[in-house]
Amino acid sequence: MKVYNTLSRKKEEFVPLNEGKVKMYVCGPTVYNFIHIGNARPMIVFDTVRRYMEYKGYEVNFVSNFTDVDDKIIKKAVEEGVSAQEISQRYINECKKDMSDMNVKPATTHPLATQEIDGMLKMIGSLMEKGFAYAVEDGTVYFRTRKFEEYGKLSHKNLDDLQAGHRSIKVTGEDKEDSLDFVLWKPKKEGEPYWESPWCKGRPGWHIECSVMAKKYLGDEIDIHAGGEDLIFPHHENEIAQSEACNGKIFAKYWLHNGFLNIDNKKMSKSEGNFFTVREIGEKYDLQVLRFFMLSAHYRSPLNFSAELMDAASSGLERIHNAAENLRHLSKNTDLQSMADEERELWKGSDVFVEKFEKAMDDDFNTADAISAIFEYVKYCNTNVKQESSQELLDSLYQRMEQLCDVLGIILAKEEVLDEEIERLIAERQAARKEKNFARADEIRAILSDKGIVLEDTREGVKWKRV
RNA sequence: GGCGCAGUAGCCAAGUGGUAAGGCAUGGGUCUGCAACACCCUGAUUCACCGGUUCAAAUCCGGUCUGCGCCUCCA
Repeated sequence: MKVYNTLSRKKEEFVPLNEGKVKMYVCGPTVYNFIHIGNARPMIVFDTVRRYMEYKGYEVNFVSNFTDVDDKIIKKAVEEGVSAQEISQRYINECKKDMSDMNVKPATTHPLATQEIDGMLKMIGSLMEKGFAYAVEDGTVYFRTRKFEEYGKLSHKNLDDLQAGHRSIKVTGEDKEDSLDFVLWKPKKEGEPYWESPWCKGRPGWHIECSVMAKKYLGDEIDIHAGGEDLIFPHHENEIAQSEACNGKIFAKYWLHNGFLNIDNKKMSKSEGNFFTVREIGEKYDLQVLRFFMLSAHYRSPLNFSAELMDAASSGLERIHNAAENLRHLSKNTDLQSMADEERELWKGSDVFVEKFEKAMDDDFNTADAISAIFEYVKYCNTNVKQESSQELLDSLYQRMEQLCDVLGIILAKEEVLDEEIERLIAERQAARKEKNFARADEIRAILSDKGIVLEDTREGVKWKRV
């Protein structure tokens, strides 16, 4: 399996620190509002990475934090006249609901920044002892960036260029030793939540949170650290500086970053008016469609979002669902149990699609190519399966489809129980059709359509599905 | 200014040296009471442009154009 490592800017063979195990940390959202569809991309993409790792037999320890103390949360709390904790807890719950609707698995651990203050104080203290941090008069603690010689190795930045850039836009932090230095701990302002520390009553800087949570739940050395590409600098660069300066070990072996989601080829932003929450999209589409859409491009490429593209994704996903439904339907109605000899050949013939799927995923999680393998598999099933197929073949093909789709987090609709009313109407319609009373047949179809039930008359009988 | 990404059919998108996957949409057909599903056929002499390397390039090198991102605690 090869993964693209931002650190080396190359695809590298994936070799875990401990055989059979993967330690993975993904930077989570700041919870001050509903998550937007840009937040959804890393969630979906790295959930898929995790699922594929698990498919390959790795035991994955997946940690993703919630940043629950931050200027924006405090601002929102002040606006509503409630506590910051109330805001963060509310949006953590909403975020978890969205994740569930997108079929993103819960992390092994979802740590909260506010629950990890002790660890942060400890790490900051350790950095001070080692000379990597210093406190100034008002109690702010800074990281001494230039002392960490490898600073810039992830974003491949030259410190002097950075310095030049900073000088021209420098507005605050005049008390820093160097404009590159960043905050580890900052004093509270009036009315803000705070914690006691040796330097001042205050709260942690953003970067220290992730370093500490990764260390606590995964250890000093982890396999994969992931997030949006905008986090490369400064967030991840700073995490490396903090963790490696403190622990004296390489922090993360592989750094994975997803590309941005654009709306109409522009960056999504509230001021542009092209801002969508996952919740809003969920009102128009099943979030499975959003997931399928996001996986239709490579995770490192920029991805454009539009209603047309979502509709196209929806049609494509439906094709897969139809094929699955067809297999289920045939299996339920067939009289034949075991595979015949020619069916064994057919079954064996479907191995190539699994191989293609795995090859694509092994190549830096090429989900677009993996999806094409699923489509080819779908066609193979549609073409080769018939009413006289055995249950064993049908079920085998179905399970294989389910297995591949599960890696991508695509759920093939479960068998649902028919209401007796619906069943009765379908039977009545069948009788009407037999008598060539098509007016009544169409009427019944319209009635069911209003209830969200779509009927399809096929050679193999009447199929129905909820839409 | 520094660093980086991208440009493949109407749309989306794989393919990174061996002669252009897949999906959506379109049009035609089979099936069908109709519809839907499914299946068959329909598509790039060509991969932004110009040079170069090579027996061979969408793929490698140089240049040009266009779009975009980061360098601001924005995923």
